[in-house]
Amino acid sequence: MARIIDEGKIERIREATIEFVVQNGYGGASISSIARRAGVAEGYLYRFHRSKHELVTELLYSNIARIIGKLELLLNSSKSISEVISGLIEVFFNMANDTPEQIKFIHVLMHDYNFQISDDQRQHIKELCEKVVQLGILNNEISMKLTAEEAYGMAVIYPLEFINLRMKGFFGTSELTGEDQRRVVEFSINALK
Amino acid sequence: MARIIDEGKIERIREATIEFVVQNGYGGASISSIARRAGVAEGYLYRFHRSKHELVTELLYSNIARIIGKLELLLNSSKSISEVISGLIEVFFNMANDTPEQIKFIHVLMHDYNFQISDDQRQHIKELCEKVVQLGILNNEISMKLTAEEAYGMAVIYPLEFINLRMKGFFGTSELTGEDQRRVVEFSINALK
Amino acid sequence: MARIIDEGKIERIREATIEFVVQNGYGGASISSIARRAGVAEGYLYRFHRSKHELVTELLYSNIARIIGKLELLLNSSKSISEVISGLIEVFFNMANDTPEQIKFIHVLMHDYNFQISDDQRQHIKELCEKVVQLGILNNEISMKLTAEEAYGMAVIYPLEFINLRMKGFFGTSELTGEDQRRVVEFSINALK
Amino acid sequence: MARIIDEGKIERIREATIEFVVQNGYGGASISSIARRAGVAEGYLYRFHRSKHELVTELLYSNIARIIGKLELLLNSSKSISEVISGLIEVFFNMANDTPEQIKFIHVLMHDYNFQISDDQRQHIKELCEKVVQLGILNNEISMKLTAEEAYGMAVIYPLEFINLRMKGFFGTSELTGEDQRRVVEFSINALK
DNA sequence: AATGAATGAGTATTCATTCAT
DNA sequence: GATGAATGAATACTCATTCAT
Repeated sequence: MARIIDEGKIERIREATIEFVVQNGYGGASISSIARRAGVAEGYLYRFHRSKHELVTELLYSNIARIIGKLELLLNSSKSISEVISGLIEVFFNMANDTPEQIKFIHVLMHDYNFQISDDQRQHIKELCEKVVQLGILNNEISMKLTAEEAYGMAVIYPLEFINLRMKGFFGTSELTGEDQRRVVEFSINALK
Repeated sequence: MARIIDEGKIERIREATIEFVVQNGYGGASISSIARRAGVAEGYLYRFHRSKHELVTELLYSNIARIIGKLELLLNSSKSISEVISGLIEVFFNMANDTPEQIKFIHVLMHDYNFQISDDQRQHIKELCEKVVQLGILNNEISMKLTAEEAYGMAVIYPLEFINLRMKGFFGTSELTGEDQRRVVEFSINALK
Repeated sequence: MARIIDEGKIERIREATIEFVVQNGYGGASISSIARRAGVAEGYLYRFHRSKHELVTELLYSNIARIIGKLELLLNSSKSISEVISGLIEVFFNMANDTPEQIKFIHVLMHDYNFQISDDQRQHIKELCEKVVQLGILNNEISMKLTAEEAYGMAVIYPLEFINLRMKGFFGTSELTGEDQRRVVEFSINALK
Repeated sequence: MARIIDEGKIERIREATIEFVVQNGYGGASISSIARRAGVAEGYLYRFHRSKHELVTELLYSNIARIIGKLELLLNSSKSISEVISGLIEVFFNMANDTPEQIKFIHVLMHDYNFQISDDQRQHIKELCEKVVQLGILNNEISMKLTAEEAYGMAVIYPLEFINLRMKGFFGTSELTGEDQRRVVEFSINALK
């Protein structure tokens, strides 16, 4: 009967969790602060997840799944590896501008020792990267020696790290422009050629 | 007349700290676990550092300082940006092979919310990156538009992330070969051209 | 819908805190001993106070405030300084007989280096003592040279110290009788004349 | 062979101990701070005393013994209780002016739950107070009802508390004058009459 | 169903004491 | 004798989790 209310609460929990994890890391995101921000009782967080770790893990998986989905779409609709890479980097930059919390969230947890991408997702990512490489080889865009790992490193890790480096303002500014995006794409494609 | 300070203990504390931080992150490296592993009383950790944070910070700074030192040497003795980059990447690969814990340690703390590189070191890194770029421009190796940030991203962040990706065995293997090193150098230089 | 706060627990914490502070001093009243005695989890002590110091401070301030309140009432309703002093000493003796822990508690913390009466309360006490002196001068009960400090020493400190000396059984007995009270009043008033 | 050096060290330990106990209380006077201030190794403190508690206790006893000695002298050479009381209060005021640390030291430990005057000393004090009272009664200076405890309260406790109240600056100033001394004597004697 | 009162295992840190030198 | 390196039990405090209501 209270479906609508519940969904609102769950959504608020999700948002609050991401917000605090991004701001203070996993360790700094306490159940009580999340519950308070979400306007929900602490105990309520345990109705849908057995632990804080599970709550965060689920959020991480669904966020990664969304990106994997986009990469899959991109891959199916692209004629060249350059198209895939520039598309993927566009996805990252759009996320960074539209929902910066999300991309920071993934970045934080990718580097947190309490978390690991699930084996399924890892396998999935691996396969997609292999397909990306095959597309590049078929198209003669890249050398036959390019590995899926290298493609992943340049097309996923490097852009993510660049974006986070920038957002942290390590070199002064923290804005991300279209020109930045263009150059990240250029570097990434140049590197893999 | 009193006992002589047991340098072995101090060294064991250092090693145990790095080991646990690498394995479980800063939060997962408890004083009691470090002391137990080092074969030392808990209180002894406080003889040389005022807090756990200070202990880890000191270890981090000295590790980073060593790398900065090597980059500086490299920069002074190099005739081209390619030389600098391949030299730096060699440093990282050597660390990964000789003292893998060290490079993992830096990587973990670079991404931990409890830590930040000191302002001094950040500034120092920034200046070195600017010099690297100037060298490249003088030599006509790279476009004049290249920024220090981009050089940092490609010559430092990307190699570090690649090495850690590999060491975590994300794509199956976890060995690092000379061929890997050669290709990381190639990608990095290609990207910046 | 959640459990209702158990006021009994809070009261037991208060009592246990006072009991241990009285018996062993502030330093000897450990959180774990207080919690054990109160039949409460250690963490529960932090639900209402941010620290052990704050817990004890609050208890101290409220106890002192109660005494200040009584002195104020006394002052407003008294026609002579003798009336004020005998009233105040009666308050102390009543406390000593009815709730001896309370008066011991104040006495202990008055002399503990971790505690100080708040500036507000000190100022308040000072002002009340000044009024007491003025009343005495107006009534020609005391010499014009009497200071607020002297009044405080004789009407507050001396009785408190006497009561504590007795309760500790320094001279053998530890009971406090009406005759004792009468004599303390007599001494105090005689002294100030 | 090293007697002189030793005596110097022991004296410095005594001084440092008193200094820190007075400044920070017993709990705040750490062995390491005392040793550092005394220019002595920590372990050295255990050569003459089995524990920190014993070290402080011994200092307390010897300080109290000195005062008891003076009271005894006073009692033997005095013809009236007034003489004894004014002499004793003079002792306290002189200590407060000449060696304020000593009188503060006694005051701190008198109120610290870790310490108690030894049974011997307590008994001794009791007997002296009884003699004082007898002297007063013989001389017709005081009522026959005066107890040793009351004499102690007025001639020892009250002056000590007054002096400490003043030295803490509770009422503003923290100087002690001859006039103060005269008035304390006056109050004390008036009270007991 | 939802709350938040209550728990307690776990944490970093302190410091009197010991003992090898 | 004298040192101070090394110990470890004890402390205040935190926070994910449980469960009575």
